[in-house]
Amino acid sequence: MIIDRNSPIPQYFQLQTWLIEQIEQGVFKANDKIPTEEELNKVTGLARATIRQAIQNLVNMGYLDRKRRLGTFVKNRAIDTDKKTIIGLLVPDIRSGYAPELARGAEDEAAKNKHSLILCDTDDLFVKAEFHSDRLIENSVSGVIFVPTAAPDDQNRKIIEKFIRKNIPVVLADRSIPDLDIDLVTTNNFQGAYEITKYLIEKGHEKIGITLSTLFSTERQRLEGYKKALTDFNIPIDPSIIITDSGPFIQNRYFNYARKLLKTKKKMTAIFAGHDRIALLFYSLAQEMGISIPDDLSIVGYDDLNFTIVSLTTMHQPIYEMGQESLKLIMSRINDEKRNPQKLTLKSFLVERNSVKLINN
Amino acid sequence: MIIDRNSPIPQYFQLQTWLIEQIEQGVFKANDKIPTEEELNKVTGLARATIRQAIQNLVNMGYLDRKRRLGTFVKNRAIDTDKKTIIGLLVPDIRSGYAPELARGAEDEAAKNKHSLILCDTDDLFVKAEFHSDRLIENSVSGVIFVPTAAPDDQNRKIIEKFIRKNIPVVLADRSIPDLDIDLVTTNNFQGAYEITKYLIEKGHEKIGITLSTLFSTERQRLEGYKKALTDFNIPIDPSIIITDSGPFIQNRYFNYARKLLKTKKKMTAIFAGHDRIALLFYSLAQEMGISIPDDLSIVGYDDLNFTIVSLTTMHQPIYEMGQESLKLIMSRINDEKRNPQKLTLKSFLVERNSVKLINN
DNA sequence: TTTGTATAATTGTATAGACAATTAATCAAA
DNA sequence: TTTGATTAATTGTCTATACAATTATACAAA
Repeated sequence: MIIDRNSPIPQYFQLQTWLIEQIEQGVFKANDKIPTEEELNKVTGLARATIRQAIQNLVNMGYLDRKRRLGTFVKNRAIDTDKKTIIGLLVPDIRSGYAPELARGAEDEAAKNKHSLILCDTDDLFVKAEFHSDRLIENSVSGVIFVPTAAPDDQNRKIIEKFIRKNIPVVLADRSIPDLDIDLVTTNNFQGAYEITKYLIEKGHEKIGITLSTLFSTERQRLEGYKKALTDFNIPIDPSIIITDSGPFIQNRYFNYARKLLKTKKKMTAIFAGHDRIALLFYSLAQEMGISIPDDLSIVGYDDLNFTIVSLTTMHQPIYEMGQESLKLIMSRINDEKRNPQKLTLKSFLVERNSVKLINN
Repeated sequence: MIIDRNSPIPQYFQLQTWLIEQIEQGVFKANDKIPTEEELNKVTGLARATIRQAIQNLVNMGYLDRKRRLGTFVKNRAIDTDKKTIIGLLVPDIRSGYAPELARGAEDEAAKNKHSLILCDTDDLFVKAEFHSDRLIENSVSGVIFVPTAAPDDQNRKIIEKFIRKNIPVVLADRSIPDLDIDLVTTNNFQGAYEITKYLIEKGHEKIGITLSTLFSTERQRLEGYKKALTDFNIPIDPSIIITDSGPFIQNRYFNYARKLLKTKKKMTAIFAGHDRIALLFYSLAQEMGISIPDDLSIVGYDDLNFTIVSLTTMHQPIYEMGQESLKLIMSRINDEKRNPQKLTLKSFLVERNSVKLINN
């Protein structure tokens, strides 16, 4: 029997639970007609009012649809599947670096499937990321695209765990976190840096200065790529022309590093700027100091931000695609919780413009 | 009497409506106990089941809370007020121009009150704006910050009306639409352009070229400000050095305009670029053509986008503040539907850098 | 063919009454 | 003072019943 009249569980509730089970097990399928109140009365022995109470609740919950004269029907949950989804996007700062491009890629991809994106700026700070995470959870987003903050790995893990506990899947974009088995979209920064360094070497450069931050996994990998290329070509690594910072990108700070590097310029023929915004600082400074690029000094960047004003040879990062792929991943994860985490590495490529001089030595 | 037994309107529904009225009119205030089912039975003459039906609906709708043994209470809607709100943000393209700054201003202000922002890129196209509007409505956002698209006013009105019909308030940011009585945050483009033109004139410039788009109200106003300044200083307006476009900003197109203007350079000592991104093109072109800024040619822009690479004298637009104020306005509108629409005009100011030369004539 | 009418199935609204469960408050007992 | 039992108020669950409203279908009339 469906109803246990001795149970302390209200009978309307028992009926309700039973009906949900039938629906979820596919006994009553979408658009099927369920038994009429009259019939249910016969089957269960419950009064019609009790049966109605159960059914009314299921209508409120979106399981059923009543139609006068016709009966009560199982709602097509496909409508729900098609339902728009909201995805959280946590970037350091929508105003700077690649964040706009990433956001746009994700937004376009989201729009294709009528999903929406909630924008959150973390300023690379743990506290802000945590604050936004709580809000995203409150708003019950279906998934999150997360560019890890500059905070220690443990703190980023804490953020991610918070989402996972609430069953909200997370995709990491751009930066990785060690020993974390979740979806990830990045580029191969090591290889990119290797290639662009190799490019400089093949143009005849040997004294190649570099400046970047060791705070981010991406930039650390670039430094490694740079070193590997030098080693492979039997060029000694000169620590005096490697300037690293351990904090986030702060313009004035990097201006000083750039200045420091250029002051020792006699030794260098080329600069590898950790990313394009750093490269831009070198341009400004070069202008100020009367150094001509590329005639007096060659320079390469990393990212390929869309600067019209300088003709910078740089490593193009497929940031827009990274946004797209992140969104695709998060959607596929939402639709299939159990598939194995994917690590997607997008291809970067060198964009040769006019900031590197061929030298003979 | 509360209940009209001859009305075709169900009696439970009449009771329900009456109760909502009492609550909204403040007869029953937050946390007040409403009459017990017994008492309501005496007052209305309705059966307890009918009364319960009405009350159950109000509980579902979040108006009431039942407590066994204690009674039924009006829910504290303050909890609802404190509730996080989602606001839609419709910008042309999050990657370009002032959109990132605007978004960030709005986002920061939203975060202060635990609200969230859904990001939508319209590409200045009506169809995209409409598409996103529908999605925002589906997601039942509480309000919308809308940078009108480049489409004709009528089409933008259509978008806005769509929201208004759904009772979703809209704030216009940056660009205005004639004859529309809704909240608006802009800057005074006419005055800004007047001031920066005046600045050029006071630096001794008389032949001042200008190029911009007449598609946007903002830029049209800048053109007017430019003309007014010239007129006030008795400088004839020379149509041959005014190049306007009727479409959105397309880099190559403006490159051509810039080239065209510079080819007639002998006549000009200064350029007023309709906005900073146009100014940047002039820089590129000047470099290419061996023209030195400001020595050979002075240039001013408009917006004050954060370019590190050029030292452009420009009109600073408080874009970040515009984002903040837009969000404040939309929140105040959500909380008080009936207040009069506010038109907020933020102050722009001239940022003197190093792109204008003082000339004597 | 179109339009109107009747019929029957089904949900919608409503009543009257009964007993169950919960719990604030009170009072009693330890 | 703490703990336990009692009471009474109120909502929670449930039954049995009646009539209203809606509407797909079939059939009749124009």
